[in-house]
Amino acid sequence: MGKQDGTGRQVTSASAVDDLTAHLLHVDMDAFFASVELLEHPELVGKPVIVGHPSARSVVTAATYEARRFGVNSAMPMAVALRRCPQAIVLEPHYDRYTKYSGLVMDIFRDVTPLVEVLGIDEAFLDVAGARRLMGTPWQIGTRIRERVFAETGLRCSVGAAATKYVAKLASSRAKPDGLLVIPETETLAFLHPQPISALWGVGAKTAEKLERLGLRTVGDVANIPVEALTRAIGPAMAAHFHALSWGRDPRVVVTEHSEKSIGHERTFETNISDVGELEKEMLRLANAVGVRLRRAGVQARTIALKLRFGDFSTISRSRTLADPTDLGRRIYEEARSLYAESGRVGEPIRLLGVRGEQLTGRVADLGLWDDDGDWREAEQAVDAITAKFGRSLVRPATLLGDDPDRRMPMRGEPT
DNA sequence: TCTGGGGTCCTAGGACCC
DNA sequence: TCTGGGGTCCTAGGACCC
Repeated sequence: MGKQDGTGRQVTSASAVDDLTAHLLHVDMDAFFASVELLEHPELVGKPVIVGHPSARSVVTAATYEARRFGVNSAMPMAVALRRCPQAIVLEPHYDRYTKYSGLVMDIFRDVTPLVEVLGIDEAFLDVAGARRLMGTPWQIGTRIRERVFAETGLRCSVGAAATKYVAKLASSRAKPDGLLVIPETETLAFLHPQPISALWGVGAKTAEKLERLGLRTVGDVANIPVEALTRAIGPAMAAHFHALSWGRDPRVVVTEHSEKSIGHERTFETNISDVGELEKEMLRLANAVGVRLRRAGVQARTIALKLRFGDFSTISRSRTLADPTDLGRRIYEEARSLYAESGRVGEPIRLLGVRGEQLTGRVADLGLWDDDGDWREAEQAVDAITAKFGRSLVRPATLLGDDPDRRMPMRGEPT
């Protein structure tokens, strides 16, 4: 301990470890949304702050570390969070700000290497194998990134470096907050095996439960159980995938291009809706927003999917593949309405309604038929809000990018 | 405690073709 | 007359991630 990095904060002694094999960096912003809000509200620094809508059915979007000390976490119902931390200050999210800072940060990464894989709004993988001569070792590069991010944005981030993506990501999460952790290839298993099974990327509550029923507690336990036993519990794909990860094997490379496979919108209502007319009005709004985004992306959807969540939180989905793909809100709406009518659940109280276009294809022909019904302006504004939120407007569809297996991430359990 | 909104991927059954 | 196996597409549901 006691080593200072350039941001003036303490870093753990482990971060002093350096190694040229650790050429994959995972950079993760610390409490990103909340930290951005604090830039606008410096008087709240050091206080428990929660970002999220204050409505009854909302969840926590982000929380400062001060709030997390009370047991507040992302995706937690707001009501629960406020019960755990009544003195928390709740701030409305400002997605346009997060998008702006995300862009600044990603540009810093791209100064280091063109091999940047953006993961959501506040994370990225960097392959710095080729940046060594100019910028030094992974530890030096990670330190430099952290200095620059803080100097240019006032935000803190954590960096993990390893020989594989998975270990780099795990390392950054262990370095948090405001830390840097390099895992040399030779120390991968020593780092990995004591971790809890929940540290396996892709193991959530359900899978963890199944693994625990086998008596598995750590990543090392998963590594040392026969794959057959693992397969019986969680299926062949997950078994092979997690077994490989537990031995530090992860062949996934950094992929700079992203292609969307579906485009959709959904909305949870403040109170459940049973009225069919009201529901269809909302359906049209969602369908129009989907249509706008399809056209902006220059694609059409071959399949339209409808999602319904009922008062008891049970959820169903219905989908239909069309003879001709579409990017028209009206057409999407008609399909969604017919799926709803055929669902056998008409009139039941609905908590959430969702409309999605799937199986995206390049636009077949521009017929100049962009004449959606409904409120155009509203749909456009909805799309602008989403674009501001996720910065996804520049993505290209899968069919235009191609499905070159060498350039996409292997799926879980896919033989490589 | 009562569960957002954007997505991706996997599983499994049935239809259909060869 | 009865029975194949491989492959692809479609649909529904579920788990997971950020």
